[in-house]
Amino acid sequence: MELELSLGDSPAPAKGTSTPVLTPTHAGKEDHELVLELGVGTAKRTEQDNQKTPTHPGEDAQDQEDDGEACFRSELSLSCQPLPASAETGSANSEECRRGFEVNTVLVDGDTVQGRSLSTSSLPMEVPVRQAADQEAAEDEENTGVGGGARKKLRLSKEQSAFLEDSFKEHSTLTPKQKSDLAKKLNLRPRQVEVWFQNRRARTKLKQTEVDREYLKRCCETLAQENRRLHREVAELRALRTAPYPFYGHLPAAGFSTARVCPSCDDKVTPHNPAITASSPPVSTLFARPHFGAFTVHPVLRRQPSATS
DNA sequence: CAAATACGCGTCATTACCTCA
DNA sequence: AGTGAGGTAATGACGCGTATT
Repeated sequence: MELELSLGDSPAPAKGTSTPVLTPTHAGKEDHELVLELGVGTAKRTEQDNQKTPTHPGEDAQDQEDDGEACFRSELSLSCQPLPASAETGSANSEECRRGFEVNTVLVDGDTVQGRSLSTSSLPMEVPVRQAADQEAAEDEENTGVGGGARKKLRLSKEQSAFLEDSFKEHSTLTPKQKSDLAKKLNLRPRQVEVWFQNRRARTKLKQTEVDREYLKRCCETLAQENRRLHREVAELRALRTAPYPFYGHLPAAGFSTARVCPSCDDKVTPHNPAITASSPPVSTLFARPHFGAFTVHPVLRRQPSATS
């Protein structure tokens, strides 16, 4: 009868990552029935990540980190709270929607050009793109590293962001080919695509951190509550044990002697303890621990002879 | 085979710009 | 019109894995 919170390494060896992975390994029927394993490591690969082809060095390590997040996300959505399907995308998208089509407002040589949208027929989709002047200016800026002293803030169009978003859903990291393809489609520089994915991953991680924090907070509260309940139960059982022997004679016949059920697992043996039976689930359902058929004196109740005498 | 080096790519922290209330 | 907050593109530093010498 103890609260089990194991802090240890997960089975899958993590390579160069210390991302804490919280894995609810047992989801019970009620909210407070859970076992937490706080481990360091990563879980199995997701289907999505399996599609990735590590074509360049350093991708494997990144894959593992992403895998851990992806796995954790799915666990969270099942056991904790329904993650908004586009939690991390919602803000960006909604903001883009609010802005409408004026997101391409850019400054060219000090002049403001409103909502400049140029459709390129060669693109697979109608993606408003920047004019070549903007690109050239940006490239000049990049090449020279000067750009008139201050770097310009280039706002991606709604369509460009949406396309990048879709691509991010397919793969959160880019191969060089994917990067160049995306850059061509969106008429952006590969560096811009790369930066967008970097920032996108950072935003995802930030959101995930917030979700994790909330989840852990709720878990902590639940465990604290359960811990208090278990302490009360221990006290009740200790009181039972110290009661005079004839007390057991009042127990139902099917309670101790015949059915040989652990008092912790059967409400019938604790009729005098409404605090235990009223709102508490059977202890056996709290944790997925081995349960022996034959009733034995619970370790908690077994008083150590040397300790008392 | 081991060490040194270069390169590419990732994360992370931060800056700078833009938009909006 | 001015301003502060929030979002986000962009930058630089640094670490890690791999290939090459």
